[in-house]
Amino acid sequence: MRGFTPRQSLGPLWGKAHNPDMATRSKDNSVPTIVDVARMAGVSIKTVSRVVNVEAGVHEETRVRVQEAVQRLNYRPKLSARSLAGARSFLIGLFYYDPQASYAGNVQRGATRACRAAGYHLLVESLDREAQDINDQVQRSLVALRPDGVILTPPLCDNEDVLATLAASNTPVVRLSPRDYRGVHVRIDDRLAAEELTRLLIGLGHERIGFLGGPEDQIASERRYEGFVSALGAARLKPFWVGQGDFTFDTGVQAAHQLHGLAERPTAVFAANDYMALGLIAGAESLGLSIPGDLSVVGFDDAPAATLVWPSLTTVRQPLEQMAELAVQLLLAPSGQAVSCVLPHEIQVRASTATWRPKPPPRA
Amino acid sequence: MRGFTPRQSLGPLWGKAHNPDMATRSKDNSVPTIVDVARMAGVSIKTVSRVVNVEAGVHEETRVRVQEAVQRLNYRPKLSARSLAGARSFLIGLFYYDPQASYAGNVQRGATRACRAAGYHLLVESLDREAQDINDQVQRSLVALRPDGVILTPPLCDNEDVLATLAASNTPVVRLSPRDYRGVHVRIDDRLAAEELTRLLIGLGHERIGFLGGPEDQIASERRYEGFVSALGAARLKPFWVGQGDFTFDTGVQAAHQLHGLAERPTAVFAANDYMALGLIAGAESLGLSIPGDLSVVGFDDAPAATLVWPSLTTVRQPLEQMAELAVQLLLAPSGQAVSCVLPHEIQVRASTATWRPKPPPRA
DNA sequence: CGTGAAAATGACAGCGCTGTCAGAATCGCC
DNA sequence: GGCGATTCTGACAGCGCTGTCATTTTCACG
Repeated sequence: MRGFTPRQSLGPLWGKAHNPDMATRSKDNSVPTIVDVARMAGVSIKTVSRVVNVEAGVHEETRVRVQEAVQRLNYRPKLSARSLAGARSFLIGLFYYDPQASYAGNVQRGATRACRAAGYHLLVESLDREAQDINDQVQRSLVALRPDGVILTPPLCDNEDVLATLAASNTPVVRLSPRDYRGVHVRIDDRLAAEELTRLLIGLGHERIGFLGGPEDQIASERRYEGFVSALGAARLKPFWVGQGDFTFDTGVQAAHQLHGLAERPTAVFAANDYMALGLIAGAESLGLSIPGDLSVVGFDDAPAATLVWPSLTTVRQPLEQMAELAVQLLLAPSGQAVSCVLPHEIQVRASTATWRPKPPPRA
Repeated sequence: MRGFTPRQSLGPLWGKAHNPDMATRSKDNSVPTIVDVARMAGVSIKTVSRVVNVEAGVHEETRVRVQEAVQRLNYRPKLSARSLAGARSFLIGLFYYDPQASYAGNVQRGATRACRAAGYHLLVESLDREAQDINDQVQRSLVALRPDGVILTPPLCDNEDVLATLAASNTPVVRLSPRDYRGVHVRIDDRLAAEELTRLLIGLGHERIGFLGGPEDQIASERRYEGFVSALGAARLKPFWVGQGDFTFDTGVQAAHQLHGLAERPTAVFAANDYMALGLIAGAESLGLSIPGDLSVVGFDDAPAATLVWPSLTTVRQPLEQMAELAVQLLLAPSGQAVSCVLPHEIQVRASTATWRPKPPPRA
C-alpha cells in the first residue's frame, strides 16, 4: 500500500483522489479468468468465450468440458472486460426522477428480475429533478456506462430533451406509461380502466358521481376522465361534479371541503389518483362525512397507502413489475419497430366503495 | 442472444441532438476517447489521464490546456476501460431486499447524489428475498462488477452469509441501521428517539401508555422498547400494556381489537413502527374509538403513508438520504477502522397525539 | 479413398484506459 | 557552472475479454 498523498481539491472532474485501500485489493485473492478456464478445459480462450456466450458452433463434448471447468473454478466473466472488448455492456439503465417511491421500487424489482435472467445488470440512476442539467446527468451516465438499453418512467419519459439525447446516442429506449404513444413503450389502458371503475360505481347504484382530476398537463388524468365520461354516458348519466387537483393529498382534502359546501353532494367520487383519493377520504371524515356510507371514493394507481388506511381504497392496479420485466425483454430482443404493449390492469375493490341506497335511513 | 445488435435504436424518433463540437471531431461520430483529447491538447494520453483523475504532478499550464480540450470535446472516460485497466470500478453497490419501497427510494436518492458528486455510479441490486441463493446473487454481482464498495440496508445487512461473502472478496461495506454495531455503519439512536417520543406522550398528560412491539428477532424493536421503558421509568411510570405484532398493518388492526376488549384501556400507544401504528388507528376508528380523542398513537419511521391518513401520524423520522450519502462517503474515504455514525433523528409531531384530559366527558 | 463443404477451433489484434518506470525538463544550491 | 534533487511527461505493457479470420477437423457422398 502506498502512502496517502494529500491533494489539493481542485473540484474533481470525475474522479476523486484515489483511495489507497482499494489499490491493495484484487491481486492477492485472484479471481479466475478466462485463461484459467481455458487451461483447465484444454481449449483456447476463444472457445471458452463461445461457451460462456452460448454461441453456436461448439462441439457438444467440448461444451460440456468447458462448462465443467467453469463450474469447478466458479468462473464469472468480468463485465468491464466484456464491455470494453465487445459491443454489449450488459447494463440496462433505469432512469427516473421523482416517481412515487413505491413506483420505482416495483419497477426496479421487475426490471432486476428480467435483467438477472438474461445475465444483465440493472443500473439505476435517480436523477435530481430540481437540477437544471438533467439532460447532462443522463448524458454522463450514457457515455460512461454505455448501457445497452434504457427504461424511462414518468414523468422523465416525457422529457423531450432526454429522449433526444438518448436517440442521438443510439440507445434503445422503452418508456413506461408515457404521455404519448410514440416509439416503444409499455402501459395499461388508462381509459378502459377508468371506464370499468366508473361502471363499478354505477353498478353500486350511484347516479351522482363526481370526478377529481389531476393537473391539466397530465395526459394520464385526461384519459381517465375520458373513460369516466364514456362510462357515465353509456348509463345515460353525466358528471355530477368535476374538480381539479394536482395529484397531491392536500388537493384531495381541499376537494372534500368543496364537496362539503355543496347543497347537493355527489354520492361517489372518482379521483384521478390515489393520493387525491386519500386526501378526499381524510378530509371528508374530518368533516363528519362517513366513507363509504355518505360518499364512495375510488382512486387510481394502487399506491401502498391505499391499504394502510381505513377504509381501504378501491382503486386500479398497474402491473408495474411485469411492465418493467417486459420493458427489459423488449430492450434485449428488439423487434426493430415501435411497439405499444398494453398490459391488463386490475380493479381492486376495497372498503371505500359501497352500494348507494337511494333513500338513506330517515334522519331526525 | 446470438445476433444481438447493440446500440441499435429503434428509429430516431425525436431527431438528433445537436452537439457543435461533435462535428469537429474525427469523421466518424463516435464518442471521443482519451486519444482525441491528448491530440487536441498536444500531450500524451497519460497526461490526460492524470488530469482527469486529479492526480498531482501536472504542470498548471498543461492541466488547463487539457481541461479545455476535455471541455471542447465533451470527453468522458469510459467506465469499462477504467475499471479494466485500473483498480477502481467507479461503482458503489446498493444491495437490498424487501425494505419498504419508500425506504429504498430515499436511500437510493442519497446514495446516488453522493456517488454523482464523487464521479461514481450507483449500482442497485434488488435481491429476491424468496430465492435460496441470495448469497449467490451477491457473489455474482460482486465478481462481475467489482464494485468499490457496497451499502447494505436492513434486513439484508444482518445476513451473516452475505457479510461473509463481502468480507471474503475484500469489498468495503457500510451498513445502514444494522442490528449489531460491528464494523462500519450509519444509524440513528433508536433508544434515544423512543425515549423522546415517550416523553412527548408523558408531557401530554398520558399516564396509561402502551407499547406495541415488532417481531422478537428485530433488535430495532427491542431498542425502541428500552427507550420507552426508560422514559416511563424516569416519570415513575410503567408500561400499562404491551402487545406484540410483526411490523405489519394487520397486526396493528389486531392490536386495536385487543385494546378495545380491555376493561381499562391505555390512553396512548407507542407502536414500534408506522405500519402497525396505522393499523392501530384504522382498527380503533373502525371500532368507534376516536383518534386522538380517545387514544393517542405514535409510530416510528415516518413512512410516507404517515401523512396520507387522517389523523396524520406522530412519528420519528430517520434522515435516510443523509445516512446513505454518508455511507457512500465512508466507502470512498475509508478511515480504515470501524466507525459507528449516529445521525440525529427528528420527532414529527402530527395529529395522532393529543393532550390527555384526566376526566373527559362523563360528567353531569 | 478422395474431395469439397460444413463444423469446430484457435491465433491474434485490439477495446480505452491506468500503473510502472524511465526519460526529460526544471530547480536549488554550493 | 555543475550536479543532484525535484518536478513533469511520455513510452509501453497490459487489464480480460470479444470480433475477425485463418486454420484444422469432421463428415457426407461420389
